[in-house]
Amino acid sequence: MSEYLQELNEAQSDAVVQTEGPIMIIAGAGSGKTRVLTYRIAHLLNNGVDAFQILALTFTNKAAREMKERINKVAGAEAKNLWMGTFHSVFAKILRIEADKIGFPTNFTIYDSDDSKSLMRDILKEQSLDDKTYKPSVVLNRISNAKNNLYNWQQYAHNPEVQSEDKSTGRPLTATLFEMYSKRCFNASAMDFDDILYYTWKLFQEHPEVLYKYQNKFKYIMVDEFQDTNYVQYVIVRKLSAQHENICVVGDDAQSIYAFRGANIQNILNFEKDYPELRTFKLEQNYRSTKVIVQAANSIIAKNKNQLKKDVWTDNHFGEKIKVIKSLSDNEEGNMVANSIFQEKMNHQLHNKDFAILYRTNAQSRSMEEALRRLNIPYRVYGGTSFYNRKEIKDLLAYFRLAINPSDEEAVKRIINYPTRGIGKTTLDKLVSTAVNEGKSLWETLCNVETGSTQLNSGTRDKISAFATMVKSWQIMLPTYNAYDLAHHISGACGLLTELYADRTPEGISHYENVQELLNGIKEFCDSGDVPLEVPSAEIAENGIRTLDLYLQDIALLTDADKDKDDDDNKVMLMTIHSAKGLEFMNVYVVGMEEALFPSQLALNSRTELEEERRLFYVAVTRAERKLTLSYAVSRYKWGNLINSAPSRFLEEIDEECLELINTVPKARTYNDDDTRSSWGGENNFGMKQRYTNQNGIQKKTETPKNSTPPKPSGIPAGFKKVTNAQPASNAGNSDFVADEPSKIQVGMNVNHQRFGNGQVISIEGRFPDSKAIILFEQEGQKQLLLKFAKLKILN
DNA sequence: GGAGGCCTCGGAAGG
DNA sequence: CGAGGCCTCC
Repeated sequence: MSEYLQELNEAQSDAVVQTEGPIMIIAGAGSGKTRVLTYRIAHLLNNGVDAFQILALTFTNKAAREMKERINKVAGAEAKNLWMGTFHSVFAKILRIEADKIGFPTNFTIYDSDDSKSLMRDILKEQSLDDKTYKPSVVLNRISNAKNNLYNWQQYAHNPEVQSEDKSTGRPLTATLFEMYSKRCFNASAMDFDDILYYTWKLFQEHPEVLYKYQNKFKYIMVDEFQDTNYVQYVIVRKLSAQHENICVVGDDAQSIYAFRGANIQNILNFEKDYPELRTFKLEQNYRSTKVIVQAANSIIAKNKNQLKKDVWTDNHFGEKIKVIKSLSDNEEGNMVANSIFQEKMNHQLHNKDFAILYRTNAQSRSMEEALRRLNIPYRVYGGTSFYNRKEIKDLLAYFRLAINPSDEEAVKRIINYPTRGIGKTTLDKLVSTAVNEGKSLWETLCNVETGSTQLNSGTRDKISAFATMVKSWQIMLPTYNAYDLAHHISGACGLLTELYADRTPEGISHYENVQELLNGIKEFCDSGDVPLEVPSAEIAENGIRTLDLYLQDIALLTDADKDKDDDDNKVMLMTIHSAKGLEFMNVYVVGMEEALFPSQLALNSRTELEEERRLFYVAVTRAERKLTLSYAVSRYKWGNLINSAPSRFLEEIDEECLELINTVPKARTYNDDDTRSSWGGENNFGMKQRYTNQNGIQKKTETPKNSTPPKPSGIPAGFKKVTNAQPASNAGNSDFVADEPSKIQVGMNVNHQRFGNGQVISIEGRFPDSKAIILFEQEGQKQLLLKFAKLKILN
């Protein structure tokens, strides 16, 4: 037996050597799941399996990258030949190869969620549907669910059950919107994220010869985080593995936290039914955390009814008890956590990177950041606006997208008039409407603007043609230029670089720098020999040139932290619990342990949702290696309102002997009178009667007189809140303001303007009705106003 | 055409 | 409170 097997425990090594047949690995938190997966692949390679025949699917780019690195260490160069990547990236790659079978060009665009939303917004507007009833996000969600459950728009429209659901929710036209959305994407040669999965399924379903090809290619298939797969992903994996049935899935039902977006724990249960010969391995020894933490985690998850039986244990030290700290406000909570980190660092000679602060919602990072900054503790916030989400980056990428696929409607709409080219909203609306009516792409319509049916004047037609000519010239350059040369050319030719350079404000400079950084990234892409992660280099058609379309494919499915390169890694990590999944830290602080925050207000109504919150808490607790601190505040600001909060029920659910209460002195509490919906009574450890509060005790705005300050928690000094809505003009809020006839305004008059206040007319230029007045306002200084718009009142 | 005020609304998140 | 979409005004 190979020596690497010595490094594994019995269950781990059983799972590694069982290479044939369907197997499922249920891996408890911290039980060495990634290690098993990597060694399993190494084992396959050692036993003579060709790397080209192995497919490993993950959920995140990060997970894929990490695993590839680790396999590289264990298995060496051969690892390069694996197919390893996210579901989306691997399937997108297959779809590009087989695109013609499903009627798409190989250069199809991948719409991100902003593109999808913007397209849906347009469709709703064109249909004059009220976007309150038909919220784009709600409609898109519905469509997404449909596709993830293998419905296309035709099937959706003809399913009576689905139709009656849409009727009862007041959105009977959803099917039509689904149809329009699908057709618009198709005409734009674009797929959204769900389409990548749906069309892959369709490809395999309708083209058995294609399915057969990939079935034979992938003799060994592995799926990580199996508990997070949705139905379409499951079905595709099943299809792909049907020939050899060497399928290995790894997951932990206790860590399923994405059910809200369609992940289905049921897949784990179905798996047993679909593969009667399934062999299951349980990894139950935890190598990460102390005994206290493992015991606490077990006691939490035991409260869930829905789960597979598992007994996670550890040989590690008992460790310190879990601290529970209480504070009066969110700001105080930040200070207490920051102070605690400061002291721990001092007392135990620890690094910043040994600490993580985890929270339920991103908004909670603010108070933590402020407190850390006060103590000069370096930190890094995960999530937030990512590099690729910045406007200037998306703008430039839209130009690149056009060079590759000019049918890309969302890209056209985004930049056809940025920088401005005199092709305004009205023109664009006309073009889109012609395209939709004729069932053509927007690009085709604007290329035919001279002969087509769109009614436009010749000046506008010229501007559109000039734009089209520019894009066409890039199309011609695409195959013969490397990515950097073309990207550089485009960013200059389109005028974006000049536009951004002209803005010398600090923000403007940073926009320009971001674009430069993107270009640097492309240069790196060209210089490095790196091939896209998920596909072996031998699979890529080599003409030697690393073209812009290759680059775009490489980044289209990248998101968030993928781009963030930070030279200094020694920082306290701040992130949501969701994004902490799969990570581990020596010291973990879970903050905001309060009812209606964690568990979330929206999860309080159903057992399933509450259980998902509880699994989320389980994930949070099991991130900690040595020390865990849980913290809650009795009041915090939410959307500008102060709310009272009760300690989370989850605190109560932890095995008591694991806890050490720091400053949670029992204290009497008052509740709103109308707070009677108690379904959970009794005193808890924290000396409080736990109840569901009405709106979680949000103090209703209407009950507060306008000028009174809201009650403050004692942690916040009075006068800390900045004054808003200071009105410069004396007549602000005066609804009976009546402007005088503009023609009466004369030089020298004293006038009043609703926004600018009082001023004197210095001069008037031009002839009425286009005359402009220069007015010197007392507060606002000199302004030039067009008289027909200005709404001025003459003062005596 | 574009800047800025007004209004609305708010969940966590992968690709 | 803050972000983002929409609308108004110049």
